[in-house]
Amino acid sequence: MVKRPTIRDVAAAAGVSVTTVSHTLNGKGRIDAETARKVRAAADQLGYRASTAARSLQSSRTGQVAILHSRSSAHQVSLIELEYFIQIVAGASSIAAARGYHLTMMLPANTHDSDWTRTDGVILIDPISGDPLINELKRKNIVVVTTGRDTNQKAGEGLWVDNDNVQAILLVLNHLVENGATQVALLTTPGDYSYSRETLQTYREWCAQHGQSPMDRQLAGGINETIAYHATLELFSGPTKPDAIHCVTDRYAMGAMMAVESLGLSVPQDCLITAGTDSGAARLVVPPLTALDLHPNEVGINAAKLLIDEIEGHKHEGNHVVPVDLQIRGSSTGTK
Amino acid sequence: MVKRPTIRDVAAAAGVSVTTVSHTLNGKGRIDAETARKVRAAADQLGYRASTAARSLQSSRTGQVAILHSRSSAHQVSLIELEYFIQIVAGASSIAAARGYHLTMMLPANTHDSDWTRTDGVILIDPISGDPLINELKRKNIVVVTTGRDTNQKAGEGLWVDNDNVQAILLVLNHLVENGATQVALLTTPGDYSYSRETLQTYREWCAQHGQSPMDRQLAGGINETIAYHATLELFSGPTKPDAIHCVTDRYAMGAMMAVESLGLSVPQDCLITAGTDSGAARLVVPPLTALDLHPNEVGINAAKLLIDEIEGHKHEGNHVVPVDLQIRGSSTGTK
DNA sequence: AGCTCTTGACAAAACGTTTTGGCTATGGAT
DNA sequence: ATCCATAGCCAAAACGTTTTGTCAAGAGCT
Repeated sequence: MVKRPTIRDVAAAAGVSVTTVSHTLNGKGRIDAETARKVRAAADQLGYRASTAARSLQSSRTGQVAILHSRSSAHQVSLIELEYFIQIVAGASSIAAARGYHLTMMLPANTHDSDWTRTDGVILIDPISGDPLINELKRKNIVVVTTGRDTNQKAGEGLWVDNDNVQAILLVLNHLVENGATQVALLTTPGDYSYSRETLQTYREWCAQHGQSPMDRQLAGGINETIAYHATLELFSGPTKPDAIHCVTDRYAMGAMMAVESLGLSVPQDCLITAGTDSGAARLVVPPLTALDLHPNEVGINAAKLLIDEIEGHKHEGNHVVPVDLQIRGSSTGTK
Repeated sequence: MVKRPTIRDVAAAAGVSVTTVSHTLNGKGRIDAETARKVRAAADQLGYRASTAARSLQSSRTGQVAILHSRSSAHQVSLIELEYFIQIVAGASSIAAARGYHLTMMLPANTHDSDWTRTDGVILIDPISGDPLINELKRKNIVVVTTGRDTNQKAGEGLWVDNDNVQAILLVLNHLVENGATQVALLTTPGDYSYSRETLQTYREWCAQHGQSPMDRQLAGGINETIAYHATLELFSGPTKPDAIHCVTDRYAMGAMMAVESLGLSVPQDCLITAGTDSGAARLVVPPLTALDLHPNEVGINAAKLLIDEIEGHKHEGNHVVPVDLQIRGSSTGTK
C-alpha cells in the first residue's frame, strides 16, 4: 500500500512551491503558462488528487449534499416508498456526481439527529409548511432547495423546484369529466405539503363549480396500497358512491383499484381511477393506470443544479417549474 | 450566523486542555470521572460536534461509505432499475446512518472517475468476476464488501454477503416441475456475476438430470421488460416451445408474461412464469408473479454491518448467507 | 535615473482535530 | 528513605489543504 501523493509531492516534482500548485490546480492567483503546464504534468504523473478532508477543513466546504423527505408527525414518508421519489433522487444524483459532489440519501430514521457538519446543502422533498428543519439548516449556513414549496415562507424567499399542481389536478379532473365522471373522489396524503394543499383546494373549488359534492380523504399511515384500499371501501359504504377516484400517488391508486374490484365493480366501467404520480407498476397493472407524469427525474436534476449553483455562489435562474403530462391509459377511458 | 464551537472552546469552558476534551469524547487515554463529567457538560452546553473534516484529516477516516453496482462492458445496471437493488440500498443506508456513516449511492455514470478520496468503504453489488475496481479500491486501502461473490478471488479472500443461489434456482425448478412443466426456459443477465454463473450452471445440470433440453438466453442491454419481451417471442419461434420460463429478475418476468399473452397464450395455463427477484409490481401484475424473495433488505443490512465492522477494525462474523423464500403466486400455479 | 505598476512566485499562517510523548503527583513496595 | 508504577493531565506536532501577505524582477512612464 503506497501513500497518496500530497500537494507537497507535486510541488517537489514540478520544482515549485505548494502555493503555486494550489493556485494552478484551482485557477486562483497568477501563474505563467509554462509553469502551469509543468505543475499539471507533475500532478497527472503522480495521480494527485487533493484531499477533500484537508480542503474542507480550510475552506469549510464539504462537497457533500443530502436529499431527504420532510417529516411530519402525522406522516412518515420514506424516499424508497414511491418510484416518484426514487426518480428525483436519481436525477439529483446524476447532477451532483457530474459536479463533483457526493449525494447522501437520508431515510427518515436517519434524519433525526444527523450531525449536518458534513453537508453543504440539502434537497428537501415536499417540505411541510414551516418545517423547522429549514430554519435549523439555514442557521447552520446550509443551503436548502425544496421540491415543492414551503408555503410558510414569504414569496421570493426560499429556493424551490416544483410542478404546477393546480394545472395538474385540473388536467385530471377535466379528463375524468370528459370520460363520464359525475362524482369524483380524492384520496390524498395528510400533512401540510404544498402539493396536497393546492390539490385539495383546487379540487374543492372545482367541485363547487361543477356541482359535485367533495369527497376527499387524507390517508395517514404511509404511502401504500392497503391504506387506500380501506379508504376506498369506506368511500363506497356511504350513501353517495363515487364514479371516479383520483389518488395522489400511484400506490394509492393501486389500492383503490383493488378495493373497487373487491366490491364486484370494475375499473373503468363502474369507477374511473387516476393517479397523481406515474410508475412502472402503474403501467403494468390491469387496467393500466392513467397517471400524471410529473417528470420527477427533471425535478431532481433542477433541484440539484439550483442547490449547487447556490452553494458555489454562481448566478442561477432561480426557482423552476417542471411541466406535467397526463398519461392517459385504460383505468379512466373506454367506459362508454 | 454564529461560528461553530471548536474543541478549544469546549476546553476553555471546562477548564482543561484540548487533549483532555478529545480523550474524553473519544474514550481514549485516562481521565478522572469528575473531569469527564465537566467536559461532557461543557460540550453539551455549547452544542459541540467535532468537525468531520478536521477529524478525517488527522485520522484519515472519512465516515463515508458508498454503494454501487458492478459495471460490465456488456451490461450497464443502474441501482434504481430494480426494486431488489433499492431494498439493498435501503437496508445498507439504515445501518450506515445508525453507525454514524453517510452512504452515497453511486449511479453508473458517476462511478467512472470518482475520486474515492472521501470513502472509507464500498459495498459493491454483484461484482463481475475479477472486477478491476476491487483491486483498485484495495490498493487505495478502501474496504470492499460485495453482495454476491467475486468468483475470481481465492476462497477466504474478500468479504461478501450473498444468497444461496444454487438452492434458489433449484427451489424454482422443482416448483415448476411439480406444477407440470416439461420444458423450462431461462432468461438471465449477461455478465460474469456469481449469481448468473451459479444459476446457469445449476440450471443446465438440472436439465440434464431431468431430461430437459436447456433453453437459456442472456439478455444484454438493460434490465427491463422490453428486452425480455423480445427474447420470449424468439424462444417461442423455435421448433420446441417452453411451457415454463424462469426469469432472473421480476422485470424480465413481466416482459415474458406480456410476450406470452401477445401470442394468444395465457399464463399460467400455457406457460408458467417465475421471477428470481420479488417486488411490489410482481405482486400486482395479473396473474401475480411467483418470485424468489431474496430478502434484499437484509442483504443490505448485513453488507453494511460487515463493511463498517471491517473499517473500524472490529471483530466480525465474516461472510453471510441470506436465506431465500419462494413466494408462490398465480403465475406458476393452478394450471391443472 | 527614479518612480510606479504588474507579473509571477513563495513562505507562513490558519483550518480543527487526534496522537505522541512527557510531566507531576500519589501511593505502594522494597 | 528510596524506587517504581500508575493515574491524570497537558503541550506540541502532525494531518494536507487554501489563503494572506510579501517580495523580486522587469516593464513602462516621466
